[in-house]
Amino acid sequence: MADSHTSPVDPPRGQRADAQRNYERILAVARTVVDEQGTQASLRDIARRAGVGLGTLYRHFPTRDALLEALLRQGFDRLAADADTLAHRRDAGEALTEWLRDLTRGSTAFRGLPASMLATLADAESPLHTSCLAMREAAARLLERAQAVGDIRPDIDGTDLFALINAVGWVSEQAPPLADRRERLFGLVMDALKPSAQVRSGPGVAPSG
Amino acid sequence: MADSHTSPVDPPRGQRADAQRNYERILAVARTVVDEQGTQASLRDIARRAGVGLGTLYRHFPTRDALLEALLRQGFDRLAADADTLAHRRDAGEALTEWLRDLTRGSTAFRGLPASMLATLADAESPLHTSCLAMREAAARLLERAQAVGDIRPDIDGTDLFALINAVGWVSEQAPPLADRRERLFGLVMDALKPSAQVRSGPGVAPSG
DNA sequence: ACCTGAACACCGTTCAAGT
DNA sequence: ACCTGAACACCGTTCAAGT
Repeated sequence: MADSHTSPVDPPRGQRADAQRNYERILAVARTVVDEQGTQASLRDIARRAGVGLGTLYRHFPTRDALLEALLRQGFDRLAADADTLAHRRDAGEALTEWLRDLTRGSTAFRGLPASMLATLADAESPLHTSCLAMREAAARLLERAQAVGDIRPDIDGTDLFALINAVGWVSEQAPPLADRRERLFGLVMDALKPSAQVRSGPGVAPSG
Repeated sequence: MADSHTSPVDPPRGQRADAQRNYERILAVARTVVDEQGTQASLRDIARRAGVGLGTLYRHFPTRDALLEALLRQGFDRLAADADTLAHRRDAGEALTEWLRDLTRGSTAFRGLPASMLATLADAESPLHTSCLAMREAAARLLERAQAVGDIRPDIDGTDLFALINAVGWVSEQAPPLADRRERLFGLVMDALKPSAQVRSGPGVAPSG
């Protein structure tokens, strides 16, 4: 696992010095501005505060998602690694819960991020698509073990988990009173995943009789 | 209940004829445009297509939410009335489920609507605030009966339901593959409300031992 | 009393001109 | 190879000038 990382954000090597400096300045400023304004932050504002021309920002990050991906890569890598670690835990259900809690934290790092993440399901060209696919697959791996042990109902997949976690994150950012309920709603959703919750028929279609 | 309704949208009476006509034209066009573009539709576009000046739109609907409220009033009234009817059903749990299903339909009438509705929790000045408060209260009334009968776990309130329903609606509008899961996710959330799902401690805070 | 649209202050995105 | 910022096509919101 000791690969050749030199920087936390992996700015493309072999660039001109000014290009590399701009790349890093933009990324640093973007972290601040996105933290303030959310994923829909003004790109103009980022370029302005980074002291670069607007075209320079677009050259380094052709789309908003490309910029977001650079901001989030570290967190995604960490989450993927944690999933591998947790996959060896004795208690599969607990491992899944813990990882999903981490995913919630990750997906609420910035306001608007749950929306940006779910949008990747419909846009395979987004630079975030691959990372989010990895999250769904990591979720699926932990899920499978928990289901095998009978901790989680079987009619659920990784995309369900990804959607539900982002839904909880989204709700909690819509209004302060809802932010206070984030943990509770997370717990509610986790309860819904247990086999004990699975009444009626399987996938939610209630029998009429 | 036979009040003096003359129009489905209640345009303020006693207006000048041109004002009343503009009000109605704007509302009709807005329904189309919001249907196409969602709640974040261009107000400029609405005014343009309605053939009125931009200032005229603002005069009749000072805020975006004022326009949305006018578009949604009928549906809200209907939902409130349905809640009253369902409150007399024998099966309290079934009554709640049925009403929440209707609420889901209502809150997904337009793309972006779940977000607009939850935002009213933080903005008491929004014209949508009162209507959404009414929805939470209607949910609370049906909920109370279902809880009294033991159909629903007791650690839930009307705001939880309102948040969860809008969360499901929001998720389903984020990407086509998620739209296909709307019913399933709705069922999942409903399952989470049942007492059988309530394990661990009450409000989601897992005991450490 | 109401309507109109220009004016202002913002966007995202592209691209010709520079170094 | 990279940077810059003007240019274009949009926004939401306000408000002076009209009828």
